Amino acid sequence: MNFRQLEYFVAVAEARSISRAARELHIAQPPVSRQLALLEDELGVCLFLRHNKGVELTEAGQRLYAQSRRMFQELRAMADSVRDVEAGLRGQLRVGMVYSDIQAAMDRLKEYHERFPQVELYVRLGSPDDLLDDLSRGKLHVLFLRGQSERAYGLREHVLGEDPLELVMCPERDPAPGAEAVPIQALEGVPMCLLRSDDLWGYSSDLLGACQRAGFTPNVVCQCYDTPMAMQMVQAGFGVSFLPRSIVAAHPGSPIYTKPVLGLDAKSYPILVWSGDPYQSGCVKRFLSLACQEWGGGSAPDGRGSEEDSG
Amino acid sequence: MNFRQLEYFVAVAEARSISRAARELHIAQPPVSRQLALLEDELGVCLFLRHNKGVELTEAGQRLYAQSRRMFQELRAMADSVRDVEAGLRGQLRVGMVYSDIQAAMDRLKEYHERFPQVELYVRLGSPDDLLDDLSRGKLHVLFLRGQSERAYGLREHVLGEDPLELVMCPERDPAPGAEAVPIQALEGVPMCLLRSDDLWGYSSDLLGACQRAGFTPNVVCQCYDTPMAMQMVQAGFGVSFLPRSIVAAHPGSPIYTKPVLGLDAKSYPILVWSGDPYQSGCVKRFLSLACQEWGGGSAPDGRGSEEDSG
DNA sequence: ATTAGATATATAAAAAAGGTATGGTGCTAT
DNA sequence: ATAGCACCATACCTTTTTTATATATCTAAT
Repeated sequence: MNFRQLEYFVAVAEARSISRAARELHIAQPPVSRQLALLEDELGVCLFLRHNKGVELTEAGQRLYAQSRRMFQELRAMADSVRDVEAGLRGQLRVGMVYSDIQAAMDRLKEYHERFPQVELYVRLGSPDDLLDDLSRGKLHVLFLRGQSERAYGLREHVLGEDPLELVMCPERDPAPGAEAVPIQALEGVPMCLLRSDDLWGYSSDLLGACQRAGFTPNVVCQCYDTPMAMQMVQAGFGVSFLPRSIVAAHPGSPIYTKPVLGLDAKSYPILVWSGDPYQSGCVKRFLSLACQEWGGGSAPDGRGSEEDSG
Repeated sequence: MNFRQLEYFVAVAEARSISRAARELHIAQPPVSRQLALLEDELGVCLFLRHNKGVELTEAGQRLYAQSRRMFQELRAMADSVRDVEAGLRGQLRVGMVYSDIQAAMDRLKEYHERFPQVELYVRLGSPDDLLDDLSRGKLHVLFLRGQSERAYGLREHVLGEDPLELVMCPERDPAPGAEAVPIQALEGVPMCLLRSDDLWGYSSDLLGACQRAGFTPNVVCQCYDTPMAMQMVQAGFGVSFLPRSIVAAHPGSPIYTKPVLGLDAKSYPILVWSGDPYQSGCVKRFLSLACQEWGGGSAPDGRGSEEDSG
């Protein structure tokens, strides 16, 4: 049983005549008779009652006709859906993000989802290490991270914006109450809850350097594994921290707030990271195309697979 | 898009290698490559990532694979169901019956339904005329009727049994109270509600002839269009009637009863009637086969299409 | 009776699929 | 480093399948 036979069969059933069907198919009549006969042989079933004035479906033929029509519809739908996957209108997009960037990532994913509602999203929260691992193994397609990602080769990145690094504190721990900004000297002796020293995000190094230059060693009372932990420590009154300003926005209703450190122009850069692998699925291409055209100001993506189609 | 192309595509997807798939298909490798390329060209989509150690499905390929598998399953199911229709395990059986035979017909239909539960039944009640019309037009497949059906050519019949014709009465109208049977003389003057004179069933003629031979003209107060109407007239006290004995069984809870007429050995024969048309659908063949083998004692069916398969 | 319209069969031409040979590419093992 | 291996793609030829042409048969209608 092959498609041609079913195709001819359906045509004959609709034309109620072999010769008429042949004319509509733009082929001669004998081939149609033959293919019909082959189909009937294979099924071991008579599909048409032949009489002089055309042919008529048997009951078995009626069933085959109904099912064949449905099958051809499904076939067309199948081809379309495959093309949709290729075009990035359908499929799966697997996204990783760090705690610091949940809000920004969500906003952007929402925008993407509104444009490509048929794409199934898969999201994962984790540390940069874990996320980069999954990226390189193909388990994730794109990551919302901070800072430079070129630690691993073969990665591409796109800067989405910038986020000033500021002092995070609760009112009781404010080193300069009432002031708009905190002078670096005011930090001497102030207990700090910074990110761990192998700081993957690179948040703390600027502050630590500034303190050294100001002539004192900062009082780091706690090294935190990740951003939300640091926030918790600040909120619990252990000390101040030094984090991207936007993070406070993700904790509404909390008494903590941020202030810049005077003269310290440190910044964190939210970036999008993806594999430099030349093959990217349609969904990823679309996503990156959207990201690089409409989000952030910075560099255009240089991954070969990210600028193919934009409609 | 070709049947063969999809077949090869699925094989390659499962073997994760073109050459391995070719070996499993017992053909050389280049044809498989070629068919794949044709399929990809037609869809305008790359389905596999080729690398040295075999191939890997792209996302579009994954979708096509999943859907193709489903489609092949449906194709097999389709072929099976078509064969089922031919075998009479599936399809439609359209049955007509007269009022007199509802009970017998139902019992037999139930038996048939238990053996062939997937067959959809269509049933119609009507006068013999109407039913025979529908039969000849192909709207019905088989009829449960009474008496001889050979009024129209090209019909086949099978006698299902016999049913004595007896006097039907309510107690107030019993012409021979207390007796087991009614002598023919006792009917002189007794009001009768017989079936109409163009009696399609042939029920009344025997009684009318017997009365004539006994030397009196029966007192027919009402001609009834059909059997249930005659029953209603009897029940309402208009008079007695002359009907198949089994009919009373179909009216449980009614005070009416039957008695034979002494010396009048009249009978009615429930028969199955069908078209002599050589083509009969599988369901009809099965039904007739069951009917002629297991129901009634009489003649075997002589329709060419009724004895093909019996398993 | 003859004609028109339908389906089936037979044979020749065309198209499609399969087979063989060959070349490129990236691992792997020597 | 290099030879060998496994894999896929391409070119070319052979075989099979499919189509077209011509012919035959049947039935209803003119």
